[in-house]
Amino acid sequence: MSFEQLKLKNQLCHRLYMASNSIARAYRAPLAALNLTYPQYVVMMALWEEDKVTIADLIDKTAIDGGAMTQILKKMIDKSLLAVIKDEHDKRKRLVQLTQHGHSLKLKAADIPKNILCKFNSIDTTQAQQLMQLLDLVVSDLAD
Amino acid sequence: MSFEQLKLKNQLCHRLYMASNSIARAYRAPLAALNLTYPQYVVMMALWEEDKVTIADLIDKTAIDGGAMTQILKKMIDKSLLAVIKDEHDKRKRLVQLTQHGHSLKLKAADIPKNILCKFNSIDTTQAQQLMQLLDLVVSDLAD
DNA sequence: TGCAAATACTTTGCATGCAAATTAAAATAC
DNA sequence: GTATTTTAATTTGCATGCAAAGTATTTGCA
Repeated sequence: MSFEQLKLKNQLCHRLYMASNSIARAYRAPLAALNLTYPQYVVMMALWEEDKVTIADLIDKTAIDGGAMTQILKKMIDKSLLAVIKDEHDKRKRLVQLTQHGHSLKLKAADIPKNILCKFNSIDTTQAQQLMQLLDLVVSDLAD
Repeated sequence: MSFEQLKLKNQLCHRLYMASNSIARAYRAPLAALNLTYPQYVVMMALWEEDKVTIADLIDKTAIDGGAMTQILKKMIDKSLLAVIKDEHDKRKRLVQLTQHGHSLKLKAADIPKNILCKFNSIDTTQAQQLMQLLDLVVSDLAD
């Protein structure tokens, strides 16, 4: 029995694992310059798009685990990137709001995507779009 | 300024992050039935293909971090899946070898890939191949 | 109205991913 | 031939990802 289906070269999951780790690693240096980790950067991107949202909203947009989110937000508060305030209408909820410092970081982050993209010498814009569409299908097919 | 390049919907990295987490999550239940975590499963697949390889070789094939690999192998030794033996020719090296139990698990794992693939209702075989090729380009472009 | 079920978060414990420092052994250089 | 460098692994410290348990609040329903 050859068990072709168990060979690493045939595993979509292993390629996703490697690609995801590779790209997170590529972001490490540029993000370190902003004193941000990758998940913290994702939270920042979400807040730069829409500020003062609930934690649940942030979890939806970023797909970061709830338990991890609590810890990540704590560290971001310590770095004065954002504040978490109570929602007066629903005391279960908490709202996340960028500080001045958090807002100002957007300008410094503006060049990061371009600097990452220029590493992709084998992939053109069309292929990148195609890849993103396929990944969206993967995510939606695996959604609960 | 709209900063389109910083919006989450335009981030390849975020899609990879979500897709990788989604698929790892999908493997969790079937692998738990074998008492394996996802990285441990990757190590097993590598060893089922070629047994008695050095740890460095295993790191190359799986793309698992070296520091993590030491810990992962320890846990797999505890579960009697494999043994780590010394290389008499080069005492820096250590060889990883499956136990009987480790070998026998291959049969039980044989159905896992199929059970995951059947969740992909939106992706046909051609698209899956295309996706894997694109991911390979991402990985190779980002390789040091 | 009163209480069970659903929500929104937090906490805890375990398993990585990763960088950096450390240890041991082999390969090279001079 | 010995010192320097390189290679192979391990160790350590930090930051998640995730499941499961715990804590408030709010909803919904009898």
